[in-house]
Amino acid sequence: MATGRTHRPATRSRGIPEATVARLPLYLRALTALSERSVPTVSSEELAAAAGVNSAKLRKDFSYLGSYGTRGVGYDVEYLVYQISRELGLTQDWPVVIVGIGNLGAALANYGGFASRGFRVAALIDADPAMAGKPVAGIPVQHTDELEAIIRDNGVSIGVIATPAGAAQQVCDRLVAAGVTSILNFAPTVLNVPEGVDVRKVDLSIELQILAFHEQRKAGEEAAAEGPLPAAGAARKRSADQGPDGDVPAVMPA
Amino acid sequence: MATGRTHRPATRSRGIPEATVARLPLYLRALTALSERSVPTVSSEELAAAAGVNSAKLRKDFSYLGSYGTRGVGYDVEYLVYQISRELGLTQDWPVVIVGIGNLGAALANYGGFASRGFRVAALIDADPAMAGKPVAGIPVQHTDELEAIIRDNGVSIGVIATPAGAAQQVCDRLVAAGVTSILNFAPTVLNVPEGVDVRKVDLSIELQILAFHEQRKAGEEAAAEGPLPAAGAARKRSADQGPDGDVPAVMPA
DNA sequence: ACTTGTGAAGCTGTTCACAGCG
DNA sequence: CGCTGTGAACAGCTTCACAAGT
Repeated sequence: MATGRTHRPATRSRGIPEATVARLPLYLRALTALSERSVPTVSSEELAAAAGVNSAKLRKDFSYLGSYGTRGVGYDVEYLVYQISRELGLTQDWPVVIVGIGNLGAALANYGGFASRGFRVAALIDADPAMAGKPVAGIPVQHTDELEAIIRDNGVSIGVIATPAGAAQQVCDRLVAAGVTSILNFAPTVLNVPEGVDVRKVDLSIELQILAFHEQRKAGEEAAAEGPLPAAGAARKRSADQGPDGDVPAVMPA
Repeated sequence: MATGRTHRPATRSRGIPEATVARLPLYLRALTALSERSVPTVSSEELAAAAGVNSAKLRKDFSYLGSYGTRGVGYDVEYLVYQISRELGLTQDWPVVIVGIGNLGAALANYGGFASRGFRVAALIDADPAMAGKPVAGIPVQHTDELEAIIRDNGVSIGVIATPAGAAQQVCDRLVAAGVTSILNFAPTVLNVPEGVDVRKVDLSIELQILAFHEQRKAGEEAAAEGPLPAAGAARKRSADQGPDGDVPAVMPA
């Protein structure tokens, strides 16, 4: 669905569904683990279990990429790793800047998952002059004044915002003005960006609130005695709750 | 972002769609901001803009909660704040434990968004004996040995895992065995949990990979073919052609 | 006149079940 | 045989557009 271009008319483009794109990294991780164990091939059933999805979904997802499997056998691990990496754009180098080097920013800078997948932390930026020059994860922090120059000099197109909420929009505007077209936002605020810029958000408190909602329901079902809410009735026994699952889109509009 | 629950007909929690539940925290945040500015009422159009969604969706979402608006007028801010808070279960106190006090764990412990929404950090737990007793965000870190006792003594039902991937499943098992039924997982691994336990995951590298996918798509505008990529090499593209909007991912028109 | 609340339509994503092929 | 790949049915979510209220 992300193939833009079409606005209202049916998007009959050759695009990969957004839900599928969101799962590719999951498959890739599972495949990488298999690769490290030198497993040559894997069936949709096995791989699906490792990724925490069901096999029909996985096969459908892969069918959007092409016919990379062998009937009666399964998928070639190495080949799939390459195909998915290519599809995700991980065969190239993505310089990334992290703005806001507090606890979270530092955690991100130290996070190994970035470097291992083609993402290179090109610079750490913070508004606090006292931070300037101080190394975090082996990279010296630079002052916000340098932001535009850093973006341009390194050809950065992906920015990570880990600042307090109050500074996020301003930082976002500067990143976009300097040429960044994809932003990962950790600040608990809605960012306004021009069309053509992608924003994904990660909001810690929202995740907890969603858990609280479900937690509250569990409590209510058990002790259905003192419920102020009318409802529930005989709650059907719920099925499993296993691995992770697809997700709700997080790309926001301008 | 991510969702726990899986392989299930996506039971609509007490009639409220999961997608709606995921947006309630967003509305709540926008409403809280309005409340602090003493704004008495707000229209679906205004609130939707503040939350970054469209108004039809917002009205539909609220319709699942009940008829809390007034036609021709809008919604009463305070009343809505209360209703949504209640629906999300935020009118009660949720003791939370954070396991794994590295950079990320520390960032979470310091994150203000927790305390302000009914979440109380009951304890910080780490496997490193050297960390024991050391205060982080004003709370002394306790050793993993104490995990079970802490969970039981504090009636904790929500746990946050911020350990390395290798330790996550083990920590998860112990949390669940001790009574935790909701888990927010930051470790890049798929957790297996018994039925009835909710898991939501936040995976930093997955978010970046999704952005990379869209970023790559932006770059190859016309060349839609599956051209062979020059494998290695310091591929650096991104020539800021900020002009003709080729239009990209975009999810919805403003 | 203004804005909510909601059937209905349209779209996206998931699951089923089996044809197709090694 | 076993396993992939996929049309078709199904389910859930979003958007539309207007009736219903104030």
